Amino acid sequence: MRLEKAYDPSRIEPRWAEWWVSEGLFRAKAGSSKPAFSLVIPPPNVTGALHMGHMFETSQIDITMRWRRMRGANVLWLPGTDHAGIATQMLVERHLAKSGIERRDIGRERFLEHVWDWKETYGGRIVGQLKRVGASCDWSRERFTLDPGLSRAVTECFVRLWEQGLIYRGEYMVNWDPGTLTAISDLEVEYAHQQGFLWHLRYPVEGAGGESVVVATTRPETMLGDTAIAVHPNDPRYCHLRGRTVTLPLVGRSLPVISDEFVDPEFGTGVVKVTPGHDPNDFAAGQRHGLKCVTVLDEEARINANGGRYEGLDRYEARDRIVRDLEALGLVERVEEYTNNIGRSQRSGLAVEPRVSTQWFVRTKTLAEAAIRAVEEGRTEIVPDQWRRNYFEWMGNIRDWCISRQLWWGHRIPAWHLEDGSIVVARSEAEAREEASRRGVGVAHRDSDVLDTWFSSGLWPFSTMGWPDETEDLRAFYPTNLLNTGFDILFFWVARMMMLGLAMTGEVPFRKVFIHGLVRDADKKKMSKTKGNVIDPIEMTDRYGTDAVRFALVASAGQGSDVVLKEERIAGYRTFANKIWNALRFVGMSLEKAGADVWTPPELAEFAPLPDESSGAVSLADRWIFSRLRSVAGEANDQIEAFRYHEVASTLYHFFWHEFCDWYIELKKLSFREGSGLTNGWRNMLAATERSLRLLHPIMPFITEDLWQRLTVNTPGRARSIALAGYPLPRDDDADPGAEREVDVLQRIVTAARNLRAEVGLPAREIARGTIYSEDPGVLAVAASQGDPLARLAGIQLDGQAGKAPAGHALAHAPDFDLALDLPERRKRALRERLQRQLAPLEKAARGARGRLANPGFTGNAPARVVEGLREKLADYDSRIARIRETLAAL
RNA sequence: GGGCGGCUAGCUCAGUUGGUUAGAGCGCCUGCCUUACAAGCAGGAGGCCACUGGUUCGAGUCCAGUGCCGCCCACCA
Repeated sequence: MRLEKAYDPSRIEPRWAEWWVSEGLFRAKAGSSKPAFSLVIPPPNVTGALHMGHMFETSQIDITMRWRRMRGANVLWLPGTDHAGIATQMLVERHLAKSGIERRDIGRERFLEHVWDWKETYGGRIVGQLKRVGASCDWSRERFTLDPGLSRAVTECFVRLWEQGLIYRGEYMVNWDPGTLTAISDLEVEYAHQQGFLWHLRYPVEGAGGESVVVATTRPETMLGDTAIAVHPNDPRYCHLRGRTVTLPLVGRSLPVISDEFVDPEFGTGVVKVTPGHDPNDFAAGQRHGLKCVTVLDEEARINANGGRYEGLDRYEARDRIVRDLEALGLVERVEEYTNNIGRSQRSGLAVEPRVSTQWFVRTKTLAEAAIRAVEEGRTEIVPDQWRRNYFEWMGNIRDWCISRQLWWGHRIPAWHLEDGSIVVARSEAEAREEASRRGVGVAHRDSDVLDTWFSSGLWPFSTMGWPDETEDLRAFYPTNLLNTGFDILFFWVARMMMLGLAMTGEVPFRKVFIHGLVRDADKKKMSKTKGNVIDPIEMTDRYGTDAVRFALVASAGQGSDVVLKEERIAGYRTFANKIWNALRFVGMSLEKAGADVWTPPELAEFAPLPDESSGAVSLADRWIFSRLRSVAGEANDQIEAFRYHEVASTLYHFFWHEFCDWYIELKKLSFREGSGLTNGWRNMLAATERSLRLLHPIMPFITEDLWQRLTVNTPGRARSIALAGYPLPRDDDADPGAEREVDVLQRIVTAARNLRAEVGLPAREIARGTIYSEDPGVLAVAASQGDPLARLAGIQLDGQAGKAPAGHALAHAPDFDLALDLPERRKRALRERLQRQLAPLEKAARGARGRLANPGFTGNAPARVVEGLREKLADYDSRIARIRETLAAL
């Protein structure tokens, strides 16, 4: 095998991405005897394109799923998309508008045909992108929230909730979006502060001889719908108004003065105009006091016929006109600047209009109680657990959920209006007709509303598996094991799945929820199209490779925290991929020179290297790397299991670069002999390489698949893909602490020597002779046995001497050895400054340690191992300080 | 109004139950084109862990408070 000099991900990634899908490698089997591990994808909007948030989430999920699969689980990662009611309908409307087609002109049926056409043509984009970035989903189980099966689940759920009295219909005040012309839920309203005014308006008191009362309002235009004014019952200023009436200016209506505790006497004038048709508080007050509810705005927020001469004006035009007219009448007492909190529709961006209308609601209280209990009892675990509190907080204060939307694209509410005005909720029109005829009336029409998108996504974990039928998939994979999603949809989605899942299946929908953060740009701003600061994951993937992008994402985020993404970071991980590539390139080239054309890694235990043929012993380098592989595998397994993705990234990065490449390969180079054939020493290197690739696979699937396929091409009985090979799993007896200690000493001697050489400016090629002094036989043994590595890696030839260095001999001082190099005096003197620099922190540490050891509180209370450790440490500090001083004195 | 999170090296961030001289990547400085990799190798500099107080033998870590920054929820006309 020959590898190109530099790694070019674009040459290999698309090929493997397609192969993984075409081979169906990631199909789950419902009847498998292996333990199941299941997760449903948070379904992206069908209109969407992959953004960095998806990429981040997908990377984390893919790491977990690939790891579980390699660990032998029967993994189901169920993919799919969401029909995204409002978003899709708006998008297609705009699309049609380009051809001059208007939704209302063509009617509901034709419009829906257009949406489906659009979905078939453009809707698959994000799915293709997920495949491209290697998401190891079971594509044979792909779902769409408007699929027939899922629609059936939606209907079933609606009917059951209705039958249990958990869905009701009625006239209430809802958030109305005058842009999309539908009601929206509380969650879909986004609040923002905005500079506005508080108008103080004078309403004449009737029969009081010119007396008037001043009300304060931010929305003068709604006065057209006032049906009362209100004061606080205990407000002495307004006691005399009780039982009186005032005249509504411009309209002439007579308004009663009511007393109600909802009035804050401190605010404004302490008098509130009551507009039950256009304010939630006033609506409630109106109900308490039996007030009439006058609606003065139409669905597009224009003044309607109840607004008299203002009819037809937009709400803001009406505001200006009414203020002007009131001013002309001298009824504007004053105008105050005021910051108010405006709620806007998440979709249209227009200010939401509180509006009384007939809608469908889910009664959430009991559902939420069950969902709270499930988390309290640990049936579902939320990670990181700081989100538990938010979940409880919201669930505990939940309000009923408005689920009807005045849209066309979505699940139509399974309710039929009968000719007598009553309603039948049924699983089908036939069922509805049956019920109607039982009641002896005809069916007038089906309810025209559709359901909130989140209603169907709330069923996603089980509707995708065939519910309400008792399918094999449900038996095998439900409840799902994990949900990985962002905190931004904790309430929208996670909470609804919990409520609906428990209500419909009696089971939690998932055992664990892992909540991840947001991806932000280099300035920590949220990425958004409007800000123009988005980094396109596919563009990055094309430029740097998917592996680099996903590595950068997961390595940049502590558990559950936001990612601050910089392109240079992605570029940095491309160099890591390149490093891996070149390590394999070295393996290939050196084996070729050895004359070992076979690449077959031997069948050997995961962490047990083979002995050298001539000596019968395993080389130190091999013992060491296998012991390290074992430790790293242990850490990687733990870290992935605990969703500590950034840690596994760092563990594997450090291992591969700074242990495998910097030391292991460098050491192996020393034992290279041209024409040696495939020795056990080489077999060990192949095996270590192969295990490293498997460790890295979940996090860097493409490069590892490519290299692993080349590496194992001749291995009989190997898995078809690295994705189906086992993930290295250590056993307790695999470690080789002796080898780790020896290499540690070797590394420290080499580093100390390199350091000296660099400080004194010794040319790289020049071999320096020297002596290593130590009281530790282990150190002397390494010095004696590792002559070749010391010479090649540090450019030194050492004699070993037991005991301490004679005064002034040594130039570098480690806790357990002194290193002396034969250097010209002038070079030695260059070390003075450095040695002095080393002294200060050592002396500080020694002082600290001495102080603590002199404190009986410490020696009496601290655990023995801590005290003992500190004593040893202090002895080491003192020893090094003394040795450094001696050296300094002699220089 | 209620709640949550953050503040550690120039930048972006780790730091698991309190216990060695607080780490990484990038950036920076020095020297190297050493035959896997210059997308590289070797070496180095750089930190009152936001502030104040407390608990403790011992605090980046626990507690209280303060200050900034960010976010979520909420019925303020």
